[in-house]
Amino acid sequence: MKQAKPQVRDPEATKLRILAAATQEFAKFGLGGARVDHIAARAKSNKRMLYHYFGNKDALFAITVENAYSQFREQEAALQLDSLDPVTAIRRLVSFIWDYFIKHPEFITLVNSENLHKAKHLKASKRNTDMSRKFVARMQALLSRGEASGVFRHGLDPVQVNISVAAIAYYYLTNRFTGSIIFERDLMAKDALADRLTFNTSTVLRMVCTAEEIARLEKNGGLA
Amino acid sequence: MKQAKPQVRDPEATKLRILAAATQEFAKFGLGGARVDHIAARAKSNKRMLYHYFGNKDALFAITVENAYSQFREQEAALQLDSLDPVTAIRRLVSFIWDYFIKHPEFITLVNSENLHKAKHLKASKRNTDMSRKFVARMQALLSRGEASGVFRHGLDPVQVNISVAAIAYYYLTNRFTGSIIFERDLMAKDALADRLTFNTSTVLRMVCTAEEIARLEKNGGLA
DNA sequence: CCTATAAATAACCAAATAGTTATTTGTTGG
DNA sequence: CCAACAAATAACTATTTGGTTATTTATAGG
Repeated sequence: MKQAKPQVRDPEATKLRILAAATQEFAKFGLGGARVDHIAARAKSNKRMLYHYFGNKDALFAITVENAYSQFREQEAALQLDSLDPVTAIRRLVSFIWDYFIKHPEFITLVNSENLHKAKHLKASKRNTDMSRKFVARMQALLSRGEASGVFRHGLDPVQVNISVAAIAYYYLTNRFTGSIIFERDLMAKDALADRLTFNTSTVLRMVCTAEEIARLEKNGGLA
Repeated sequence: MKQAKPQVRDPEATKLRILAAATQEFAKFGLGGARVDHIAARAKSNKRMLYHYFGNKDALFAITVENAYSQFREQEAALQLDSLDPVTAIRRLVSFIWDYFIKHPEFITLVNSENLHKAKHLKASKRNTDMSRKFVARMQALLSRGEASGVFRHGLDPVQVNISVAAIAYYYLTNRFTGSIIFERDLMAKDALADRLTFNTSTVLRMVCTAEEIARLEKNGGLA
């Protein structure tokens, strides 16, 4: 990180500033609502540099999205769930995803925007394919371990579980504004967030565990 | 429905055509990406009429979103879940939401767009408040009935359940494009959709039922 | 039948927008 | 030390955008 003295010329730093600014702008307004001028200004750079380093608005968006996924997968992989017993690993994963989405609201908005555009930017990403396969493999391994030790149901589809684990956190947070109005309750209040994490952990454990394991967990307060 | 003969002048019909066109355009491109000219053209009307009837782009978006919620709640209320036994009612609700989201992809995109704008349009809607309260009350009643008959857990929060039921359907569908790439599987294939509905039904029943009821349902194939 | 009203159309406008051109200025290898 | 190169800036442009003005035309009440 040679960021200490503000060099007059630093292409790497400029690129990173533009990418960071793009992430914020695209997250706030979506691809359609984002303004190239705003991004250049926010990066304390200018449009010419943006076009020089990234080509055009769409290409910049593509890199922004790829980058967001990459950081998320990287942190998830770092959890090393394979060193934990299956039930603890599930708790840890649900908790991590919850915290990550809260800490990185831009991730959610970028994914929404990318889907509005039918994922045409992500489709072109080679990096993404590699990351995704490892990601699915990790869940597959976790479910197999749980099944082998008799606590998880057999025949669980890792894709369905992955989608569901993300869904119950993602939906709550991406729709926190309409949700807070519809349910007349501040969904982002500290207590509300804690309650939701508890509920989500319970939901996922009930989803993957055998009936006997659920009964056992209920008895010793493991599903409160 | 006086839609039979195409009257030369018909303000109601024009308004409806503009609203329908706005729904499509906003759903496809979001509020930021939507173009007022496109909406006017798609409605086979013109911008002057659009501004005359709806004020401006934001006001038109507000009505579009309110309208989308209204239609969804209306259909859900028509299910009359209170006439079904609790477990059947849950199955019916999960299935309805799934089908509705598939049939009305514009609903999902509009909600996403409204949340990108922090729900400022919905906030102003009085109609929405009434609908929402009834909506929460219906779930509350269903959970109470299930608890009373001993099949549902006690102390379930209807808001958490409502959010979760929507989440597992909504997330899968809104992120179907990135999802199909990440999981290298066509999430919208007929079989995939059927599998997901089965999985979601199982997830919600496991979420709301007591451990004993889950064991019972598993035994007689009620959770396949 | 005719006139006040409102529905409809098209041409228009100022501001904003993605992308470029022209120019200056710092950096680095020979 | 200096030329070639690349980083940075600002001014510019063609087009698009949300919103308006001016005008025409159908319709309903007296």
